[in-house]
Amino acid sequence: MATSIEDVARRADVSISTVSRVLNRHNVVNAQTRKRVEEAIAELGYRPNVFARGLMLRKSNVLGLVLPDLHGEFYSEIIRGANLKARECGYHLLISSVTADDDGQDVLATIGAQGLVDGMIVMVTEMSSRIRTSLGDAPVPLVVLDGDIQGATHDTVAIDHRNGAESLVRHLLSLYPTSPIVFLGGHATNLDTIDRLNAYQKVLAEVGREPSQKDIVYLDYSYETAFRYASERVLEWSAARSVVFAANDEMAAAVVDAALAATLDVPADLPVAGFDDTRIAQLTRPRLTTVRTPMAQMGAKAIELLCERLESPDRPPNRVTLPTEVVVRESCGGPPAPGS
Amino acid sequence: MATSIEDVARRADVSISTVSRVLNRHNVVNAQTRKRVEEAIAELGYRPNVFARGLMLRKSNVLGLVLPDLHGEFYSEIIRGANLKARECGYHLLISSVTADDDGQDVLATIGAQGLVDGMIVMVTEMSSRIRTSLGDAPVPLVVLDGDIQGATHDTVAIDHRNGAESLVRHLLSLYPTSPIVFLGGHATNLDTIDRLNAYQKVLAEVGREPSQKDIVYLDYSYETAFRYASERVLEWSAARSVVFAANDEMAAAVVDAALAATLDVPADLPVAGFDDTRIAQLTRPRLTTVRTPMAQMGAKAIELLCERLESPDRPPNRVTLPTEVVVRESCGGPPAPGS
DNA sequence: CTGAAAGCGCTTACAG
DNA sequence: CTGAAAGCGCTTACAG
Repeated sequence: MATSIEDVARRADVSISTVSRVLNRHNVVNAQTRKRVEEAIAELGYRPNVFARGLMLRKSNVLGLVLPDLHGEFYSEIIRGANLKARECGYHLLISSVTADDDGQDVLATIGAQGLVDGMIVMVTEMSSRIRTSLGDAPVPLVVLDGDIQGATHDTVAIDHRNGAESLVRHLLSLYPTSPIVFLGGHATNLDTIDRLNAYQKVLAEVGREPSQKDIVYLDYSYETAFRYASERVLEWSAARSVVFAANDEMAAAVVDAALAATLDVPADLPVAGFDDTRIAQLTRPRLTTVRTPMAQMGAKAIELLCERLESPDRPPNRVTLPTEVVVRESCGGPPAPGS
Repeated sequence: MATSIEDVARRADVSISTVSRVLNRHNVVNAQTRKRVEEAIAELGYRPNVFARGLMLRKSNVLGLVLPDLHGEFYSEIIRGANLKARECGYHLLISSVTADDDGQDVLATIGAQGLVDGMIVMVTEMSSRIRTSLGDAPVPLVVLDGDIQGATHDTVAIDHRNGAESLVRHLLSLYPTSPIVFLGGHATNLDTIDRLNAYQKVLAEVGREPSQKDIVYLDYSYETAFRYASERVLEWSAARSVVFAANDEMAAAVVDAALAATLDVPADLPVAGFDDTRIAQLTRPRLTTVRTPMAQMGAKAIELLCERLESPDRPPNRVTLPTEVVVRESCGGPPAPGS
């Protein structure tokens, strides 16, 4: 049995009330008394029991982070940013992933660590109604990542994919004004894919073009699938003078590799752009022109919002959108941006 | 105020003792009574208060995972493996990183989530005595990752770097029996670097060779540093018919890029091998010959050991070593292994 | 099989 | 400024 507040009280020859006061709102206690108590605490190596405290205070100093998956740099950056900020704010981070098959159910179950977490961050990447409803009655303050759910009453941190995608497509159009642009997405229900596709269609519409249906392809964000798909199309794409806009860097890297395997030159025979500016983007040859998405910053910002809400529960919902930036490298041709 | 056990008791017209029994060791309760209680629980959406429970049971069902850093795929794979297994075992995962500057201090502070976690997994990558002492008096069961601390009394999961490194060096020697082998490590105090270097020296010694001191280089595991360093040496290395053995894939990729930038051919002019078989290894051109280290499995195994210890606190310390495997690709020449 | 009661380790009015 | 006491929501002997 670890030392309790009672041990400290006995040793400092005070009541447990006084010990508790020293532990919390210091100012009320006589300086002498406080000193005795603090010494006793130090000598005994006393640490207040988290559970007893939580029972009274209804506060655990633990924040939950629920991600759709823990795979890939994308998510690990979020975790990293969130972790740093959480520590800065005096919180611990409880992490959980929602696997594809249990989706909404599981967000609930994780929230079911209820009482354990003071607040939660949930990343939503699919348009599942189950998730959305389960978010509705969260028992703790919630920050939703990246899924800009309409009419939601909670705080939100999103990344401005739309603007990033628009800028990228404009960049492609400026370099290849008449080329067909092939859009390689993730699943059709994926929110990021939807955003990026909308941006792509909007920009094309602005210049009076309508993408042909066969130039919009839904894959699954993975290198393998994209490589397999691209391997069968690169020659055709190249012959049509197409440009490929992949919705993430993994798929863009796959297209580059498929092109090289077909002895095509990138970007001369087939320009390729990615999205996210992950580590991969700088390791392919040629390096990827892509869009930088501030993942770590998103994790940090979410924690920040959550902590602020915990302090002022009644303030109006906050919606933060983090800016993106086109990073021009070599995979699309064109002049490199300064400092990229 | 959420519904409490009292609300349930009232609604089911029993005492809170009975409700508690239904919640825990089911079998003692009359079937009829239990049914009433279960209905009341369902109708009220009752969930036991984690803190009250923890206070009595001294159990939170939360496991802590402390990593040296949250950067890179290396660590995210551990998290991923740990998370999956933790959920499988009915635990939640609390994650924390130890930043370089607060090292041992902070492991303690994290353990200071004391009482909050039922057990901890700590990854040790540096030979810091502060960390080691702080591990000594951990207040909860501990599993140490990868730092094979001598005489330790806790469970350990290590990856067999030594064997992997030996196999890799043997492979290099079989292809280039007389070539100098340049070893590019992380910091000199990094445990993995030490292991890999020892293996390298041992294998060379076996064939009666002693590496020249200038062929042993300590860097910092980063692409940037390795690229800068390698850029100044690749020509020299190539002229000496050297082979580069980098202690991780990032650095190997940097050497490959530095060589290509110097218009050298890899592997013809400069064979390069990496370590870890991260995503990067398959994205460089040529792809990296490297050593596969089962990171996700390490995370999972650690959780498994921790859960087992939680169930039987007195069993003898367990030390698991996970096997590695040389993956032959193109960056070193030689025949590719089947299926790689 | 079930209930009344003690107790886990704290915090916080309430008196003094 | 300090202490005695109630209470947070549970679990678990102890009786019955």
